[in-house]
Amino acid sequence: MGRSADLPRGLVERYRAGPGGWPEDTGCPMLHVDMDAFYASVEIRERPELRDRPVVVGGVGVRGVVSSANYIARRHGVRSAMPTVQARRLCPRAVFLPPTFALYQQVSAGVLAIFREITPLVEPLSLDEAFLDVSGSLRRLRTTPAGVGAEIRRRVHAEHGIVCSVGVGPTKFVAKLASGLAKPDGMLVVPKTEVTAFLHPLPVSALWGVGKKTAERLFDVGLETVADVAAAPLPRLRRMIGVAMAEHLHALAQGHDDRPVVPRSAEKSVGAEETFDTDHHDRALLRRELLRLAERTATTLRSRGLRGRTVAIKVRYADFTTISRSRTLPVATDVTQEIYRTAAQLLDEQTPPGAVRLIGVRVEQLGAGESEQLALDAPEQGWREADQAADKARSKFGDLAIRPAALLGKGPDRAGTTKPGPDR
DNA sequence: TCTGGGGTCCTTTCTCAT
DNA sequence: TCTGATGAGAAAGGACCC
Repeated sequence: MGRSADLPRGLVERYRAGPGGWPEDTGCPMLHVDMDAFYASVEIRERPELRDRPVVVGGVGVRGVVSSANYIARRHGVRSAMPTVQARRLCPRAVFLPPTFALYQQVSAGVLAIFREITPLVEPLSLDEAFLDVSGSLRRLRTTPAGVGAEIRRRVHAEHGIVCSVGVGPTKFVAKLASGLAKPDGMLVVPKTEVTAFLHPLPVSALWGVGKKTAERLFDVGLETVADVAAAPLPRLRRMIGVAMAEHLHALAQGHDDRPVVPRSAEKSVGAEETFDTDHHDRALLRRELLRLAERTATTLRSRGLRGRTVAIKVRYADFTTISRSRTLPVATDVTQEIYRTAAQLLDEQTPPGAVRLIGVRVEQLGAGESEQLALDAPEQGWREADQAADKARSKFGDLAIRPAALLGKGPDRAGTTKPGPDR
């Protein structure tokens, strides 16, 4: 969805919650809670001496990008998803740190535990944000949705030493927009009766699903605000941006969004990818990298009890053109060797030569592992047993305890971060 | 300026079966 | 037997999200 920085901030002050209270919140059961500059805030919490300095968390390699920047760094123009080299130019004084995901996961789990004391209807979107539906908890807690939001903000700060922003509204979309506009360290409450008044002045980029390309397309035909999209005839929108997108945006623009908070949804795919510090032509090296990525992917699948039928690879060339190739297997798998073999075949048979900057492996069409009936003499059975033994050794002695022989020794240099950046 | 990594969803195109 | 319509599923690519 659109970045909150695109939105007119003056417009929102009437919805801001302050010490004196907040707007009418009856019929506003949806809360969106978003940690402010999450990775950077956690790092500063661990090292208080950084508190008054610009702090940037992200890939520190030559092709790394920024995952998170504190507000001091942002004043210099540093933004999430910006190349780290550019951030260094804008703010040479900043402290640049590689991400420590285990720590963020730990803090995130603690914050989610607070949410779940309030309601079972918690839908995490990433490590640093979640939707809550508090409609069923208000009577027990003897409060209103905004009261819950204020209490969450107080507890997250008191118990975890970081600040968050909260949006309260009648729908998920409105709550999400509101939390973005509340930042940093604030809360916005959009009354049910004021949804269209709140939405309509916003630029089209505020709509969930409108990125750069779609915003340009809408702009080209004179649709600049949410009000313009709401007023546009649906058939015209369908022709412009496709049926599904048109109906989705038209509904959101009119304030309609009946999506419920879903505590856990099944994963659709699992994968791993890596960008090299320098581009590589060498096919043997690329195959070794595929093995490493297949191993990572298969380990994740097994740890979650999943298998998948489709193996896909992604290859990005030096000029940034990206191709994907996939193959569907007769039987779902979680076996490293089988995923690797399929991926290597796709690389050898279906990708043109050239300088490669990124390579990735993904497994799709996932299902629970147990349901698969395997013949005991199937050739992959031996590999599966080997994988399971390796998983056991890794859980006991660490990730590097067991590795395929082909991966021993030095791999290619790698670029950026390895997990999503939370600050967008 | 020079573009990470892990995902989801949608559209278009192609193939195959009926 | 050939042809066209139709639909399902796979494959590929693109846009978007955090």
